[in-house]
Amino acid sequence: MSTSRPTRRQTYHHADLRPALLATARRLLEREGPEALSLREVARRTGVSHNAPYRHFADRAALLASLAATGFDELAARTKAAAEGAAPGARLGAMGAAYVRFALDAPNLFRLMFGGLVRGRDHAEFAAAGARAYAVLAGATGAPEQGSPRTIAAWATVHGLAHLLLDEQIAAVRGDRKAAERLIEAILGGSRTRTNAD
Amino acid sequence: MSTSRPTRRQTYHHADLRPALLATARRLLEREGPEALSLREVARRTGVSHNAPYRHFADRAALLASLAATGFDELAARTKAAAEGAAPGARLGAMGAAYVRFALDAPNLFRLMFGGLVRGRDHAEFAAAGARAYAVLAGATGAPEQGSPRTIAAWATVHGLAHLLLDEQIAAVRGDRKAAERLIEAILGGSRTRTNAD
DNA sequence: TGTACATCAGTGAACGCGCGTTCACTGATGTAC
DNA sequence: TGTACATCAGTGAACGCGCGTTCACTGATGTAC
Repeated sequence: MSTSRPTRRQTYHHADLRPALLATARRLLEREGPEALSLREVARRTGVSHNAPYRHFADRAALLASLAATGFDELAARTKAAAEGAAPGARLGAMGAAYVRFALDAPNLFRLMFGGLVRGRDHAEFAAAGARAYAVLAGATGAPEQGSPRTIAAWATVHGLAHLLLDEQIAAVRGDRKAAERLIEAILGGSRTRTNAD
Repeated sequence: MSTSRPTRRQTYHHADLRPALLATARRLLEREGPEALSLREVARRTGVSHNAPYRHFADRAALLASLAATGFDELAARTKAAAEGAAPGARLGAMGAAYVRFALDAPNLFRLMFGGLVRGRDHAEFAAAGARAYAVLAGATGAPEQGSPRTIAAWATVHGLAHLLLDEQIAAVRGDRKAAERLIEAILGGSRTRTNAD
């Protein structure tokens, strides 16, 4: 940590390799898709030898799990910030919109988080991050018993809207972020959030 | 087509190879996941040489696209049947439930259909089947302009519930099909289907 | 009915590729004395 | 402050593997005459 450290040292030790690998992996995932996300390619693009990642991740699955975990942390942070910035009555709608926007901003990461490719039972870090994100959502619904149909219906609408949008299933919105925003507003953005259980 | 044709002929020509390959691919996809779905493995399990599939599919992506297309056709058939078997007021709810049940019965196929892995613009068969399935859904909502927020909100709730269930995101239901059915009933199964736009 | 031939759905060998992973190593860093 | 040494994050070569795809082929089928 010398103060004269240059921005890009050609040192032997990278010193921040783990987060650097995760950042590369995320970029690669979004730009080229999940099929392109190999350990070797991540190492290559981070400018490091192809098995340096093994110092930080047990194997490829572990890197995917960590990446998905960072996604849950970001999702939790975004929904939390949205809730705190909204009037009490608009809280749930604001969180839902933040949730959908996260999916639009990081579609492939969103799919990695929810696509069943990473298994919670194999990766504690992933499971814990997912639980934290869920806690933020559940905490805002006012339905403390986590599995209430009311909570789930609200979540389903938001989650489904996210998937439909990022899979480009909605013809009227396809490829048009502004139209997507208008739709989010129309469905989630009222003065209160209406769910099927209302 | 001789009447004495044995159940499993050891002929040189398979004669029904295309559907046989699709059936194998579907089984493989559901049992082992999308990563296991290679052309070679499909050929192997169909009992045919590893490049026989090239007579019926241009490449691996074409097989995936065809497989996803059959999924849309099945989804359309199921939702249509559900609508026809329901009282007029319960039509939309019945269709939604059929949609979610399809996802639960074929989770990996569902993900293949909606996961963005197959690109409609590259595969006309896939795009056409998807459009047919969408037409069944849109036709039942009574909202002829396809992109109405009302239609989309209903679709989002159903689609999101499907995803949450098959990704095992709902703790109270995890791995319990009966509990899943109860939840589907609670959210979609009333005497009428309520949407956010109601 | 029989023969010649075109068609085409299969076969099997071979290719090049990128992958995950293992191995023995080496250079940088931090610490005990 | 200097030296010896342990630690450990990197390196680079090598492995075996399964994949998609191409190629020249061959045997079954259907059809024209």
